[in-house]
Amino acid sequence: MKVKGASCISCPMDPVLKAVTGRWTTTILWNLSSEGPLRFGALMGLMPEISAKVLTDRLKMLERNGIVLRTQKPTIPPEVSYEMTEHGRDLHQALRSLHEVALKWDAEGWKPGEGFPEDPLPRAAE
Amino acid sequence: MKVKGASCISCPMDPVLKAVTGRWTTTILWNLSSEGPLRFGALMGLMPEISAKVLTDRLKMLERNGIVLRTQKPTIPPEVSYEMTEHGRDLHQALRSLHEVALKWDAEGWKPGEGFPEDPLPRAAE
DNA sequence: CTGGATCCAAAGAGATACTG
DNA sequence: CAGTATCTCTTTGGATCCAG
Repeated sequence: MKVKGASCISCPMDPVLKAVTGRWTTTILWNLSSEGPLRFGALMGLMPEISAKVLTDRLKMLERNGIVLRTQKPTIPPEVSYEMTEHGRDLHQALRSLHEVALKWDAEGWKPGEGFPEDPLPRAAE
Repeated sequence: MKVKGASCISCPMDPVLKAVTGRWTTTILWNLSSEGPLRFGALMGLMPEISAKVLTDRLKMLERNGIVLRTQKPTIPPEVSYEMTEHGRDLHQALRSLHEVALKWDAEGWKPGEGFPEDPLPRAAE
């Protein structure tokens, strides 16, 4: 299926991709998008392998980009939660699609670096 | 909108995200997905800022993952073209959605690092 | 509890030169 | 034309310690 003249030369895909893809970024967005507002610690719990520093960095970038909203209650101890902004919710459909593909590929036995078992390697078949 | 129990703790999102997101990877997929089979040089032309090494690396990884198919004609000079595999085409909808978001945000004046002009910074407004 | 600051190791990206 | 090989430089990510 063709999308007339939709190639990325001078199209706005690249800056947006830099903002929403990348290690952990998409996972954070998926969690916020599917689970609703989450506290810092809750996000940590959902992603056991992320470090606090990286999570902080990603959330700051996403906030600067107007994609997530940070809300802090000035209590002690502090309570900070994050949620998608109005604009950030534009990503919901894309994230859903990505999630569906992930589920499908997982069910088909896809593994990173080895592809799909039923179709081992196109070039190895010749 | 909630997606019951769809958080990423022990869901297959992460490996798939590592395979299809990342610098240049998504852009390559979008080009192949929207333009059809493309030769190595044509991909270079669509992404003026990528280097041959990085493009080669990404294409190899995508091929190993069963997402793109590499076809080489044993002529001189060689002619190699790349296209989405059957499985790779699963990503089409997600890429379309991402492209639409990119177009929308661009039209709204979104800029990386500054967010949306109409909504400068949620915290700066207080 | 939610980070900020710092240091360090590892991965990634670019430039250049070379090949079938 | 379509890469490979090598080198360097930058960027990232993880660990640790500290603080409001």
